[in-house]
Amino acid sequence: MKKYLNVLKKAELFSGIRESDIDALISCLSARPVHYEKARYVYLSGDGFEGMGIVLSGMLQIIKEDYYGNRLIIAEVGEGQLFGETFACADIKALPVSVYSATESDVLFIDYRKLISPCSAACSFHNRLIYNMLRIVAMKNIILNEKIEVMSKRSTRDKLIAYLSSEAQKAKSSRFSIPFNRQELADYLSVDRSAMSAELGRMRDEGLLKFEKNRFELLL
Amino acid sequence: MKKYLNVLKKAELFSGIRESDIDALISCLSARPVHYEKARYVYLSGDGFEGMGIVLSGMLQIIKEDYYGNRLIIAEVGEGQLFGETFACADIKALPVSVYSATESDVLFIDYRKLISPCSAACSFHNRLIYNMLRIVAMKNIILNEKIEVMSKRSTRDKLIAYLSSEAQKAKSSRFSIPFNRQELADYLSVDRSAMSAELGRMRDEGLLKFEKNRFELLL
DNA sequence: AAGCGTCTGTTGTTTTTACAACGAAAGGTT
DNA sequence: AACCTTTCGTTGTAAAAACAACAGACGCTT
Repeated sequence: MKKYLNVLKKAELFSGIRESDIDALISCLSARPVHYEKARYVYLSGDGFEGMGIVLSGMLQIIKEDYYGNRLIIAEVGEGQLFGETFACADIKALPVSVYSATESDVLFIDYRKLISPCSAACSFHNRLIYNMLRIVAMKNIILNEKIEVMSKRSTRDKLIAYLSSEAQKAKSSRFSIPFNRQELADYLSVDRSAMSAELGRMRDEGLLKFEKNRFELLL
Repeated sequence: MKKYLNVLKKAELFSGIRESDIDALISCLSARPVHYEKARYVYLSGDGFEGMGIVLSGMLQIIKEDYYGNRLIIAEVGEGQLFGETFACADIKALPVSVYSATESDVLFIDYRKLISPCSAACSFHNRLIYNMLRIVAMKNIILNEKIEVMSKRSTRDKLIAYLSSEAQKAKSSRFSIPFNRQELADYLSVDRSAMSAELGRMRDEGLLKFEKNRFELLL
């Protein structure tokens, strides 16, 4: 476990907890590490859900299959990140998604019930864990809300304006860069890439904005 | 406070807590009731956020103003329901939305810090509160994810199929009713009502489904 | 340097959606 | 019964998006 300490100490779930306390915490949470080979499933959609985990090494993918049978990658979970916490918190018994180990990976499974019930006094960091857990779930909530707000615009142009405005607001500047390339931005906005590119071009021509690669500047 | 006990005992936040314990709980959480007249703002967008609350009577609206200045009702919060919990959990200082008292209302403000830090032993229901809180936030998360999954479909038809399929799945039957009228469904899917109505008509003609009012049956 | 893959912008065509306008049905009120 | 309101479906037209196909720019590898 020692070798993953530098991953765990950066994990959001353990934020504000002293590195020296992490070891005690792990046994307090009955955390157990599991190794996965590349291209193995951690959970299959429909499976009984066994508990949340934190990625120690490698990368997991959260995968949803739609009614056509298309495999859609909903999220990627890297080192130090949690997965399954929403289902643990919401007490969901059967997973609506699959979890897939895209690379060889190590996962630390954590007992949710132990995490949320403060243990026998000894373990003072439990409060902090609960605080972190709530913050993580709530932050995800906020991010989802932002996405819905942008996606709910009817036209590609309005989606772009909504997205870019909110990025500008976050950056507190009309000049900012975005964490997406064109295809990823189109996926995020749920529009066609080429049509979006064309719309960006028109908006540039109309003097609404400037851009180069992933750097944007809003005018007006 | 007594007169609101039957509201509080049904509130999700207090689920699993004995009615007789609620009074003690309220003082333990430093909860304070506030009355609002109709058409008053509880919070204005941009305001410093003072804390979450639970609606004792009346109805609040969560309102977002977009860059055109359009007022958009994001959610309505009725008796027994929480508001602001996401921002409390995520430790957001400045509200990105306004909270508006659509009717005359009473609100019970709750100290989030006290809610998440188990108090001096005496108060055994604190664990349950934390558990409830996490479940509430996580459930919201799941609902948002469902909405995004549906909204991310490109065409009206695919949105309808995605939404109706998920409703059928929830109902565990191909016959089910939905909680929306046509306009509300169109808003939820973020499409035009009349175009959606026309698409539903075509799908019926093609033998994909049957419907009458808000009762649907999926065929095939 | 040549070859290859990826990313991006552009254009023309086809398909889909939004929009506006209207009529019919159902429910409530006076 | 007459009236009003709300809801829903239908239609035609205008606007927008998806789609397909391609070309230029860039970076990487050999």
